Amino acid sequence: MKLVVTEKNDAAQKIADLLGVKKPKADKVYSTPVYRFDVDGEEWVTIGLRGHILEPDFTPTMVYKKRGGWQGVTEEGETFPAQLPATLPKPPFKKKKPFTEDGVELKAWKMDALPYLVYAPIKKQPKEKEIIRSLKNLAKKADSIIIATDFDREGELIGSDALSCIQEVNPDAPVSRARYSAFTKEEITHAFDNLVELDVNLASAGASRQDIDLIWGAVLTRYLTLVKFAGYGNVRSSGRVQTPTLALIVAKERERLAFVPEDYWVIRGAFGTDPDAFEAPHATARFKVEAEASAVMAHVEGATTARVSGVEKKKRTVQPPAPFNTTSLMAAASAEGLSPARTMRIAESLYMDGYISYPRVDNTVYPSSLDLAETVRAISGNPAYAPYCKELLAKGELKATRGKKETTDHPPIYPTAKATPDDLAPADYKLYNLIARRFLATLSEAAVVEGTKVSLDVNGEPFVAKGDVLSKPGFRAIYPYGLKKDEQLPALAEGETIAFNGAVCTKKQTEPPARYSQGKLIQEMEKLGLGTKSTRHSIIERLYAVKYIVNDPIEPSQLGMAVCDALDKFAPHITHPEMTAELEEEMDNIAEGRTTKAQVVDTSRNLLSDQLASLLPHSEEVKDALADAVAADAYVGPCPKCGKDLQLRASQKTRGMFIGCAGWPDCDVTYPLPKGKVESVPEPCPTCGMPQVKVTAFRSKPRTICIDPNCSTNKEPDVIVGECPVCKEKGKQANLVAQKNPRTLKRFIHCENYEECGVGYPLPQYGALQATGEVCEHCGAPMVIVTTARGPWKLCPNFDCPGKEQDEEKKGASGAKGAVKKAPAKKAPAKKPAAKKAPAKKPAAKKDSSDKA
DNA sequence: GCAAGGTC
Repeated sequence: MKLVVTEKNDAAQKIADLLGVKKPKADKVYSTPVYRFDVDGEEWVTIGLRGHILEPDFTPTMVYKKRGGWQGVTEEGETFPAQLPATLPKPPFKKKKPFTEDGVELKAWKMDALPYLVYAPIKKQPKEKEIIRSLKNLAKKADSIIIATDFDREGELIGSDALSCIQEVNPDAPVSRARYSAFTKEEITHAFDNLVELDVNLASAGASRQDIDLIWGAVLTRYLTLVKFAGYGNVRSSGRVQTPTLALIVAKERERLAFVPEDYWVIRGAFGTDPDAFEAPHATARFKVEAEASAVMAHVEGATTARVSGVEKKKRTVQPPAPFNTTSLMAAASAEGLSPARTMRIAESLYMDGYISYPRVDNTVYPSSLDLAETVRAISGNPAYAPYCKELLAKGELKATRGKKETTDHPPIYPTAKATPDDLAPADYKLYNLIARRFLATLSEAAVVEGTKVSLDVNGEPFVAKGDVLSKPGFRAIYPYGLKKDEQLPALAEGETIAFNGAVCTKKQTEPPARYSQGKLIQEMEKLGLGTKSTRHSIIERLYAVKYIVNDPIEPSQLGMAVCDALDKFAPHITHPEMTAELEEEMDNIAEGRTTKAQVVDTSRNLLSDQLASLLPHSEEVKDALADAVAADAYVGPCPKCGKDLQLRASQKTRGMFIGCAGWPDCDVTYPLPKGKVESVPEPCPTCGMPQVKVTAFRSKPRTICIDPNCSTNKEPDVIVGECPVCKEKGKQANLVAQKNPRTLKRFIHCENYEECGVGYPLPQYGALQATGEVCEHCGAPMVIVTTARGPWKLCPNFDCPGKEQDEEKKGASGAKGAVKKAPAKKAPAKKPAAKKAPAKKPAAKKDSSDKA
């Protein structure tokens, strides 16, 4: 039996399809899918891994895993491999074990142990145990092995790791390597007819990256975390990619902080008569001196006419965009409000469901093997694209744009099947739509924009009106993303005199450089060689998770700035993208056989050792800087009782946020907070002077609220919404009242006579509430109107109302029409009357649960 | 409780 090992299940299936004469048999070994087929009477089996199946880690004894992982580097009595350089400082031991120079016996603790962690031995550990089990099971029966992982450095490493697992159970089977860069019949057949040897040096280059990342990451992360320990779950991380990325964001913020805004004045004139009225700025776009602007205003004062002194028309062609690769997709989606991480989550699921091609790709040139016309026909089933597709196909041979990057790993991202808004959840369709339209755009003609420049003269003062009109839509007809609205000027002729209706002078200020959006940051990372197409989005997510950055466009937190500054001062190597560039160079050297993994990793260890040695003596300084930063990030304002800082805090028990006084336990002032993301804002409450916070609840707009529940801005008058149906039945009269609980800030309806009848209904927590006087036709509860940013919404607050079920059914019925895929209709979750607002048109939202808030 | 890189 021939065993073929690929990097992922997908590849295993495709290779089996392409090599097997007959359709391969899908089978499973334990829980791993495999594909069996015959070639010239011999049995072949393909198995897909899940990326790396091994990962390096410090050997378990050296990093005492259970309790003291970060307490020390060795267990009692253990000997340390004697490769420590002489320059390494001897730790001040807190426990009695002696230190001996050769075959060193150590007992160092926490921070003191870090210099030894730099040199701690590393071993590959199993990561995908299930897959390894299946792989070994197959390997035992194999006569020969073909490694067919991706054709790149990590692929070679993944293949080499797989091979080491295989050789544990079958050391003698001959091994070869298939190298392919596309899943086409020719390419795959050629690769398997021309097998080569596994490139051990290339794999070793990848392995050195793994080790170096682990060592630097673990040592610096432990340093930052331990230097100011803030409880479990508060890791302050650092790494070869994430720290330089953070440094980019911090540098941008510094630029903004150093920016001195300058005043300038703009003058806009009003011209023409309705419906041909338009505005135009003075030819001097910005006046830096106010007196000059005033002089112009004086010149035009009282004028009623303007002379058209010139009309200039220019045509501009705008070329259609290049095909999408991962980076350009993330950038474009980011502009449409989908974060890179979310984009990749959605893209992965669209890919898995067969709607788009493989989403992790650098390539921006369609391969000749891709049938463009067939793809256009495939997606033309969507009525929104149908007319355009028809037009494209009628033109004859299709010609696609080409991007700058041409690789052969995968084709650029394109749609592989038709989808309509009924088939997908809204966010999924949004991304699909972007990808499908981009694909059509890459096959389209250029757009032509006709620019008109009209010069106007008012009492000798020049004004310039500019208008842009899309005169030939070209690709813009299908790809409107980022398109400016037409600015049509009325038809004017040179020498003509038109009405002048006065001018307005406005004072403005120059703006600091913009912060990075997530999309822009991804592009900048790519430019600097930080991370890969598959990891960049997760690096940014990581920076959010450890609270180094907040918001989008991205701002660094005080903590992020402090971490970046501390490392830049004492361990600058980790804060620069050059570390990656240098590593890349060394990896090339390893791959070419000019040096070895051991040499490169040892050199890197020594460098880290130096950086750590410069960091350790300044631990007090770093500790204070981090502590101050954390306090500044949490600060919301002064405590009204003791004057100390009020801080945002997380409850140990519920993990919810609340505001507490830094003077605790001496001062017991606390304030409750509503659910959602909470940030401090500098301005105090205009009504009562207490601090305010910005609250962003799930899927809502941020609101700034006063932290004092007793502030009049938080007091909602109790609203009588109707009569209690239960009490009424018993012959009593009691009102149902909507109130806000001052302790929990939660709003709900309950009966005045609640103690006896127990009637209570939940309410949406946001939006103005109104009584209607009507009762629900299903359950008799009072109907209410809640007005949010999205408009008014009438609802029955009764959670158990029988009408709810009927609504669900109706939704299902209308959604099922033409729905290809449908998730089982989710029951409205308890305590969430808001679920009722789900758009009735679409089937139950498919992926919403996967979105991290 | 660490990184970054694959992939799910």
